[in-house]
Amino acid sequence: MYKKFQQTRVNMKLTSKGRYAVMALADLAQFNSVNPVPLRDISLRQGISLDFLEQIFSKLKKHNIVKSIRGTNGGYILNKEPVEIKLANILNAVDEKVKTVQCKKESKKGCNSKTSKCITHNLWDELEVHINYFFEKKNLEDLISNTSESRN
Amino acid sequence: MYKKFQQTRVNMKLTSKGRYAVMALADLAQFNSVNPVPLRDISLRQGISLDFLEQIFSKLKKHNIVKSIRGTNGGYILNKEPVEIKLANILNAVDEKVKTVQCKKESKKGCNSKTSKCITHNLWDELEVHINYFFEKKNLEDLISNTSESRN
DNA sequence: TATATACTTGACTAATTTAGTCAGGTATGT
DNA sequence: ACATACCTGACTAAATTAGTCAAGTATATA
Repeated sequence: MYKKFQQTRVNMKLTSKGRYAVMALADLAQFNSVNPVPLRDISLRQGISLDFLEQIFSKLKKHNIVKSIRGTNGGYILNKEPVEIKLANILNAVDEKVKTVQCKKESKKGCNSKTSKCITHNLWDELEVHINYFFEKKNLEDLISNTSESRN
Repeated sequence: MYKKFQQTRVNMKLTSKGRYAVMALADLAQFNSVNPVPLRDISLRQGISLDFLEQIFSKLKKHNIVKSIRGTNGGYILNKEPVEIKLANILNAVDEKVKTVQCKKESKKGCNSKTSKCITHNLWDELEVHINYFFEKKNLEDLISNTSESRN
């Protein structure tokens, strides 16, 4: 008899969806002229399934990162300057939240530090801060102007 | 007809196995007296399945992070001083390598930067460095001496 | 106004991974 | 001798990922 999964997974996702979102927006930023860019173009250039792109852009639009123009010769354009679009915004939009789970069952037992259970509590907090700092720091402009390394 | 999964997942794992390994070793470091600590004790204190702990400690032992003492009153002890055991070592031992995949099919097509495909290439590299730096910096001693925040 | 083009929505699913369990061992101290 | 501890590997339910598929709706241009 197998137990059900405990709620133990670490919520630190960075999967294809997030990476594709960043890739696609970087592509969009590069071709961000007066004309809107159709998803089909991005799909071909980046090798990402059109259907998957549509899912992703639907979320990006809801978060006001891009706006869409319908009809023939329509497509997507950035809703802000590349420098204003942080990677944190992008990943957040597609549900790739970087968030570490501290305790095994924090909602049930709380994190009572009288046992040694939560010795790693601070650690995961710090890690979360550390990673989020990276994504807060970077924006789309950083990506397209390929200034390689920079401030750290 | 569904296509097979592309090799697209990001290899940035930090799951229960890694977290448990860190928790267990932090526990071990705290109770690291002359006597070896049996896994059963850690299991009870940290609420981790004994069977799962055995899997984890088997790997930790192979990587010389702990050593085992068999027989009655046996158990595990750290093989080095806590300050010498970096979190990077621990996570590496249990196969939780922090490593981001740069390109979709780097082995097949290579990363030819004439297209805009690899615009995010550097990004994931930098992220990998950024995260690994965190784990290289932290050691077990940092965890048990609860000096909260510190150098960043 | 017809129609092609483009976006929109949501249900669906194979492949993969995670988080363990289970079973049967082997070694060692008292 | 035997209890206690470690050791090994096969196994699997649940969850997630990475999309596919289908059926739309909106809009620009001819």
